[in-house]
Amino acid sequence: MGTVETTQAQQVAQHARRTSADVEQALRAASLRVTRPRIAVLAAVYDHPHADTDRIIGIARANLGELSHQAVYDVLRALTTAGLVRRIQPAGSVARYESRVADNHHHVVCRTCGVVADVDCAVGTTPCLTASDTQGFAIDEAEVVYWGQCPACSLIRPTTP
Amino acid sequence: MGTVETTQAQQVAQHARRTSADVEQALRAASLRVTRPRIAVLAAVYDHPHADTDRIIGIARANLGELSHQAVYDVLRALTTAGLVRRIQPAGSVARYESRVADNHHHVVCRTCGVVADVDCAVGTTPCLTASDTQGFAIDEAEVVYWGQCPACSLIRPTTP
DNA sequence: CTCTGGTCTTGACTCAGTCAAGAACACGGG
DNA sequence: CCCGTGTTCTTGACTGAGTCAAGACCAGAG
Repeated sequence: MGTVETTQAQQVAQHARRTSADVEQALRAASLRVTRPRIAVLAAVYDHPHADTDRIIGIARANLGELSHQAVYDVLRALTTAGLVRRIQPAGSVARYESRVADNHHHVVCRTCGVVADVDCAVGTTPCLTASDTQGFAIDEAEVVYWGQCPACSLIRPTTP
Repeated sequence: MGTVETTQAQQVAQHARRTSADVEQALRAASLRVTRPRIAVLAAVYDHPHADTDRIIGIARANLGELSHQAVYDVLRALTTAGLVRRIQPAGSVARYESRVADNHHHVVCRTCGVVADVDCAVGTTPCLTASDTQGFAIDEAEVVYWGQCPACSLIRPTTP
């Protein structure tokens, strides 16, 4: 009995420790100080891609207890600057965050409910980065947002009325 | 002398009248009531592409005198819904409006100063609208935003430091 | 262990945009 | 030409995401 309980507890602890360790390692690799708010916020972004700031605050607080919204804003900015997370903000939406940063993927946004999904690039890793006339701008990124309706909203209000 | 002055005045008047008439016609064609605020706001968007709401308020007031900001917000929404103007909102920016709606062009945004410029589509009229896996979404538009630095900001802080 | 500078808490604040109620006005019908 | 009606504009309060600033706190170097 005691053995079983211990084993379960260890599994939980190991899982928590391993996840936490991953997050910790990511922070250290980015030369960021490892703090409890940072671990909680980064873990929240890992586990809930496309969550907005408010939801991240909620998730982080659920794991941590007290946590100021300002800390979350600060942490998200630090993580974004360090390249650990990516901030996306479709028109008319609040900021959302995701941890897929290595690949160049894009997003579909539902016009009705606002849900965001990932879309892999149609052509190679940096698609559409060839604008015809760049007006003298030095372009470093091409961001593609597809607008439409998600499957659920399509059922309620079809695209071809 | 009188003749010349009259001619110049007429040119100015004709220019003003013709522009106003164009705007009026566009409103009627869209089945929108023709009001002075609408004329002023639509003319402002025609003359100042990519202007934000605050600037549009200023331009419209310069032509009209008093005008509530709420009226401008209402008008811009009506014009956008009617398809007379297009609303763009790059991440971290306030809403901007432009009157190029017929063609499918895109935008370059300067990361430093936020200025927006038009970029014609690299491939055809609806480029990049072929996502590889659309996740079941019914996609109706592909929006492309190029991020980089405008010529002026490139001089101050070059892209390759 | 101690020190230092980066990080978090607290609380006030900004600013774009919205909501709501009533006055003003465009425009179709008499 | 004028009147009625339903839309549009004015006024003023409000919301909500995000920022600013000062001081307490704490991670990590030495």
